[in-house]
Amino acid sequence: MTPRQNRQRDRGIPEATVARLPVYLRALTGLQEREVATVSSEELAAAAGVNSAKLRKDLSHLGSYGTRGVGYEVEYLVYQISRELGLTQDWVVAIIGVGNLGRALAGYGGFASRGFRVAGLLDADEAIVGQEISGKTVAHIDRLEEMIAEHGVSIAVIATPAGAAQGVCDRVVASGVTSVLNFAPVVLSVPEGVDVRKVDLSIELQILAFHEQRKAGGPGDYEPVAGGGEDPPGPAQYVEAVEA
Amino acid sequence: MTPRQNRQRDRGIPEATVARLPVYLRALTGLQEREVATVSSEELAAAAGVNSAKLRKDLSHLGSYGTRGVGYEVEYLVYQISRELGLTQDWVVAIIGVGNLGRALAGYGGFASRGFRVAGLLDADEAIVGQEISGKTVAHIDRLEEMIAEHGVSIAVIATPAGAAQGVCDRVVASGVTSVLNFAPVVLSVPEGVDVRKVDLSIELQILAFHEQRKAGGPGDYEPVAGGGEDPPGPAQYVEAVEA
DNA sequence: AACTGTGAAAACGTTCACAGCG
DNA sequence: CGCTGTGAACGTTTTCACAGTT
Repeated sequence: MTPRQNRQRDRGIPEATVARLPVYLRALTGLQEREVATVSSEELAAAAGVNSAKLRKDLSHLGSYGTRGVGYEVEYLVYQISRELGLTQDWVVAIIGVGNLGRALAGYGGFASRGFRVAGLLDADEAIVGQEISGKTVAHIDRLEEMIAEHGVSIAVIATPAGAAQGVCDRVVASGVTSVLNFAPVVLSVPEGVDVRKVDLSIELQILAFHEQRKAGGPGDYEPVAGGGEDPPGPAQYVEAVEA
Repeated sequence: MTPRQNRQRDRGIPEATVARLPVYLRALTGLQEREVATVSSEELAAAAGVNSAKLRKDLSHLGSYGTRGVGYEVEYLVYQISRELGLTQDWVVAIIGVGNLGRALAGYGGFASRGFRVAGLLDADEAIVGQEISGKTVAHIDRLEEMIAEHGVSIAVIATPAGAAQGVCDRVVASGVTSVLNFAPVVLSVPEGVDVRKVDLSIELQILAFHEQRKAGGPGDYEPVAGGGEDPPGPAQYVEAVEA
């Protein structure tokens, strides 16, 4: 019973901040393409959909990379965030389960564009094995361990049906993978030291439904949320309005 | 922002709790299928990947639906959570963008199984319009407003390329939709009163990469998660540990 | 006796407001 | 001056620990 003695080292970046760094990075690369050289916290925050105080606090966890009176140098900040996120090295990914979703993932440009390299696609269905998807030939799931070892896979993306997910997870973990991105609608059990992140469609929809239900009375009729009008139209991340 | 004018009603369930209710619901329906009649907070928490104190606190926001000394009646709790989430009514969904991802979404069983009905699929690409996907014919994006009005769409799922997302979003919002699930890798701007939730693959991968990087090579700066190993191996939601 | 429901405490996250620097 | 970086205030979420109920 001693979790209270958790004295976190200063090197530790808050989890909430880590989750936003990729958003900042995307906003920054957008600026980079438009050849913007420097950006203020206010501008970058607007592009990322957060407020500027939060942005500055987040960046302050990485170090002092801004210039007072001026702002942040885009190029430099891109590099610093990339380095912090571990994107200056390549990560090898395996996608397991090549149904509709796995196919979508295989073709997703965002993978390759940052340092994520898809080493292979695997499926249990004989009808799918051997097909070529986005330039990769689908291998049989039996070759999972072999592929992980051979290509040095460090991130497994599980896009199998729910029933198969835990078994696949156990196998990738046994092969030494310690990072799993799970699309199957199940709670995966993993040993300590393994990170699991979950993406769950139906959960997102249910959360929306909850808020939708709370809005003005019936369908087709909604309140233009008058009143204070204090908020600027900016932050889009999660705008919530409560009915009158 | 206007923090001072934010007098929250007691009816308000904390956002963190709302986000977990769907997970509990899924665990409960699993129990229901196995014909379990009652469940303790400890058992249900394990199935949902959280600890029991959190589960009890969460459920306490909905009301007193348990029985001391016994636990929760599965059927009853399923109903109460469903009602709270607004799943006792049907929600009409439109999927905009029928690429690989849109196709995956269209075929996703989790939609129909809860009360989400896909009213239509829309795309701008003439080559895709007219195709039949999961029993629905893809309509042209021009008919977006018509479809929203006709079918009473209340949730829009945006699965378009990044460049098209904001435009589509503006159109659905103009048509009265106040809930948007966004898969495009952009920050959407919406007026107050509109809820946007974002699902972003590449962000999830980058977060994993961050933690992965900290495992192997870190500058020897970690705490060996001391303590008497109080934590059961249970909670899988986001297990993080740094180890040798 | 077993288990829920909940105040109180601790941890975590956000926002404010301004000192300090370019 | 303008803007960053940050201590301090505030708000939210988690955890603890036990009173209360069946």
